[in-house]
Amino acid sequence: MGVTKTEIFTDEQNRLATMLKALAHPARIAILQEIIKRKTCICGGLVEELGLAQATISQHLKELKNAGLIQGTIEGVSICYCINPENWTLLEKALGSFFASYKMENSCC
Amino acid sequence: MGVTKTEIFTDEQNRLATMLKALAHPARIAILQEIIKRKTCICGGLVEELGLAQATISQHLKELKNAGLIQGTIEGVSICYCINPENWTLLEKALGSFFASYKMENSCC
DNA sequence: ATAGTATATCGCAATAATACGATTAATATT
DNA sequence: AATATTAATCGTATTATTGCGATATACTAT
Repeated sequence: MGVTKTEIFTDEQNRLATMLKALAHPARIAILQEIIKRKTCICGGLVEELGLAQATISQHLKELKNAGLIQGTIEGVSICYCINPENWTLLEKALGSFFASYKMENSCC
Repeated sequence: MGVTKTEIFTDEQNRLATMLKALAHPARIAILQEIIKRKTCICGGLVEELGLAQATISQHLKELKNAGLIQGTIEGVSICYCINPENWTLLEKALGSFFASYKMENSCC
């Protein structure tokens, strides 16, 4: 049918998948790296930095915001986007324990 | 146009995005968790465990394999899938340093 | 050889994601 | 008030993803 069957998975699995999906695009990774590199991030700067149209960048920012990875406050005419510290740490920890749950000696093939 | 412009991003950004995309689906997260929980994983068991059709599971396994997250060896009639230790560790480290690059005090809004 | 079992692949329908030009909304400057 | 600047939203074309029934493939057991 083309639509993910979220109802058969746990909330934790769905939440992790949703946040990872927000992360799983090179433009959004680049945006996050740029936000981290500078401390104040204005959308206009990203349009020059990356080679994407303003509408496209704005859309990626919206997805990152919806996923809770970034937050923005109006700063005069422009908008200051930065990392959402709480959710960033949450995802970092969720991923940490997910990866740590695998022990090398479990490999069988 | 509907196709990701990989050429304007670094190889590192594209690689990370590709692996994260493979991870960014609740079914594939569930599959990986199940592979980790048991130590030997047979596709048939997954069909019963998750509520998805055999064709769908097989497709998800293929994506995980293409991304290098799992590997499979023929084990008689069935196939034994397990984590690919090298790539698992690579992704774990790449994500680790990505998340660690953000320092709380960088928050401005 | 035949039948059974396990997994992959094909083909399709439905939906989601990507990108961008054009437009709109909101604030700043003159 | 008129104009410029910044970012969001709309509409749309293109492509990718998800899911599954049907079929194909490959190995086992009888």
